[in-house]
Amino acid sequence: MTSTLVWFRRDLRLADHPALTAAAATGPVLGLFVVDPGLWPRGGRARRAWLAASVAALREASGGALVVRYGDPATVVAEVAAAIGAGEVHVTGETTPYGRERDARVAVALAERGVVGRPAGTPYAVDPGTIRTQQGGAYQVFTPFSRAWREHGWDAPLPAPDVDWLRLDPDPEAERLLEEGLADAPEGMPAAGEAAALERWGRFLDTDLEDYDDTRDAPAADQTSRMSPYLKVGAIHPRRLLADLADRPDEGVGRFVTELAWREFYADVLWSQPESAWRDLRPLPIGYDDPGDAFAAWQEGRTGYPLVDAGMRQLLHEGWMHNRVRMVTASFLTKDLHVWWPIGAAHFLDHLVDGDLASNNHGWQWVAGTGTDAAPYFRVFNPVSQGRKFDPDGAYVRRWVPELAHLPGASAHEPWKHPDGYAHGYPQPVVDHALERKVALDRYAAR
DNA sequence: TTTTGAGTTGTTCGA
DNA sequence: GTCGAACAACTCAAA
Repeated sequence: MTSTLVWFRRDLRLADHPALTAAAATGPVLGLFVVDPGLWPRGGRARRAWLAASVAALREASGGALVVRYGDPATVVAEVAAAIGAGEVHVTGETTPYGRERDARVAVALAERGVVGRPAGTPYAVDPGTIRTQQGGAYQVFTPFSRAWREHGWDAPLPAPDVDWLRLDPDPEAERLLEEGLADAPEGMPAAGEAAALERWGRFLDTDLEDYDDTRDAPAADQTSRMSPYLKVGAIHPRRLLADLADRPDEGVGRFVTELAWREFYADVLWSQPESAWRDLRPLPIGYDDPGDAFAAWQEGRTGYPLVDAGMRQLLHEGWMHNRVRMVTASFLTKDLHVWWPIGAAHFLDHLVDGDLASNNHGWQWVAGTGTDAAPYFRVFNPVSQGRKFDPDGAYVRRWVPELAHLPGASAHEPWKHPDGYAHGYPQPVVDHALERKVALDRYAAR
């Protein structure tokens, strides 16, 4: 029996894993995760802790067999393949610009040793590059894409294969980095791994799916699925979610499928236009300001706008932010502080446990008005009215901004209207929203 | 080739 | 308080 290698990346699970299933059918399997020095040190501790915990969970699920190595993947994968005499390396196909470039480098290194790379599937229900217009091009608009995507359909999930795992001695440097990452886990970080993902998903189906359409926008209630961190590392695949949704009667099903469609759409856009990760899809000939003190205030959650600060503090604390608040904070950076969106997108990616290049950066482009949709230039979020509308009790603000915890109800969104609003050191607004909104509109209109 | 209908998530102002 | 209009013009995708 020949040995094969499965190199895990954004697919940290055992069930519903086409590459692992294919590898297991050929003989003994060595499971490998590579701690890439180009990626690992980036960003905040929540992000790294989540990755470390997700890798650790996969290792536990494999009975301790998963091998973790530190180093350049092109070197490490080829070396490990040689060490076990593997003729094939099975992977889930990667679709991001860095992933594609890295995989091309690894393929060259493998080919030099006569090893064949075997990709199977992607982290998406429909592989990016599949859904095309009648003219054969990539969709640029969400709604027609989502129609075609639903029409195309997707495969059913696969069961977990029986795997005859191979083992290798641990790599001390990789182990040290994993442990360091785990030690940094923020308080209240959810349980990582495939089993935890399925458990959380089951709870969402039972309790929050029915009213999802109504409740998903309330940051205080937090009745979203929280699947994004699991999807990011591939602890669960959208195939599983879509299969489970297919036979549910709940009202929220359509909306949830649409949210998954957004993830697939943005992955498709990124696949078709890799440069769109960090460049305007539709550049606006307007000026941007250099990030200064106000930018630091935004990062640290002390802009003086309660909803913005609550969101930015939640991001730093738990590596996650409610979607509604992501839009408000992004709007504040781009429209109130006039900072170019990639600067904010990079900060988000550094800290989010679910930081997905396509969804994150294209979401930022949507807010900034440079993205795929026909962006009305006047789309400027008002952080106060958004707060009153989606956090009417002020509970979300009080949870994350202790300086405002003494303010009752919606008054937490307007400390300037309360006699004791600044009694506990909450900062004054760094800018005047009404004024900066006009500045932004003028810049857009002047183009 | 030309035409046509449509395009995630907002805010403000005035009636 | 509520409601509709205005805030521009453009690109996309299919007919």
